[in-house]
Amino acid sequence: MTARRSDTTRAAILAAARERFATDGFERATIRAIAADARIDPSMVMRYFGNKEALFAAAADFDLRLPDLSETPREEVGAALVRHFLHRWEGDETLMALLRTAVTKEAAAERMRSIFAGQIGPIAARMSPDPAQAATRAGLVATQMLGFALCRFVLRLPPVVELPPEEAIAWFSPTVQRYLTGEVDLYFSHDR
Amino acid sequence: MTARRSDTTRAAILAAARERFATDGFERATIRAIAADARIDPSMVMRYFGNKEALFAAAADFDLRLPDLSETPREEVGAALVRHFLHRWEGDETLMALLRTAVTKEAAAERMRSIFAGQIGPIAARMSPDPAQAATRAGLVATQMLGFALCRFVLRLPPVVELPPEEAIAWFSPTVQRYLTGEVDLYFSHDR
DNA sequence: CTCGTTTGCCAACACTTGTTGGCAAACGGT
DNA sequence: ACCGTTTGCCAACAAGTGTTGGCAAACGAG
Repeated sequence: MTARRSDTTRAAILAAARERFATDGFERATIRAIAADARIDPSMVMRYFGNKEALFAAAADFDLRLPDLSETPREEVGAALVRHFLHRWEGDETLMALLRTAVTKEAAAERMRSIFAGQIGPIAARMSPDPAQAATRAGLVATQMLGFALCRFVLRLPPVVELPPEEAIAWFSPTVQRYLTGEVDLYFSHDR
Repeated sequence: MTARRSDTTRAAILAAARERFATDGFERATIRAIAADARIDPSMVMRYFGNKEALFAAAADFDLRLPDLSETPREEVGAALVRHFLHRWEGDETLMALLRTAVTKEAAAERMRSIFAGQIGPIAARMSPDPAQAATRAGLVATQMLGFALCRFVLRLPPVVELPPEEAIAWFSPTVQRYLTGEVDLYFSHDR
């Protein structure tokens, strides 16, 4: 299969789409704007990807690329996870496109769900003292990691934006570690 | 100031707007749909509120209504905060409208920032061992609370949706408590 | 070179959006 | 009963959207 000339264009469209979707969200990112960024005619986007939804699906193809943590000591998995998320977030705007879109488009939300269930789930399954709690623990981890991404990259809450990476890791690691391996203390749920 | 007949209409529009903004987000919620829900002509929405942005501003007028925690024992503030957020979230769709919109509209994001800085900030200021860390601690609390809301109400991650309130309180209270009063352990940030 | 295929642009469609102006009906103080 | 004000609807606009079809130029195997 020889490299066609169109592959360059296809890649340019995908790059422009990712950027627009990431900063503007699905509805505000227009095909025309994406095409302009890619220095191409809007109609080309249609011929290459069919329609806007399919374009988004192609642009938001995402993998958390979680490292293999089976060799990591139990008590350090939380820190390793937080550290990985932090680095993964910074460079790739694909996840931001997905997050911004998942808020209003059900299809994107579904993909987000499957990503987190499929990738954090197995880790939680291996870490959890009780296998029945694995899904819950994966969900708890997701709340903290996605909450951080939301506040830092989307809402841009100043104190969260300015948080140095090492400090973020220091704060969030114990949280994630507890969500994965800790016991729930129902003492806190008493209404007092 | 006697009650005008238009007050009813105004309220109906606001209620419909809140619902649409909450479920669809700013761009997908159309004036026409909101007007239809309120059983009114679209042009009336304009006369009452000027334009769509002003309508959103009126509909998303929000207050966290945090309780006075000055009498609450230090070690129970985290649980009290989590419990309050949980209850506040369920009943009012205004915050969801704000969250869904803040993801794509800068003005809404700014309001979100001021709400959290203005409301959690003072609590963090009173709780933090070091006053200089107050803003950071408030931000950390925001990541966990907003992350929970995002996963439960917007993305609808199944394990987070199914989490019973008491259990959610039990899991998140220690986290929030630590963000407010705990010490950061830089041990976790070492790259190992 | 030849000619089918690929790659691209232009123009236009059908539709939805926020928004506006005019006009009819209901209201309400005098 | 009168008449200015309020409340409402209808029709339309201008702008922007995703999307389509046709046609020209570049390509590339024979």
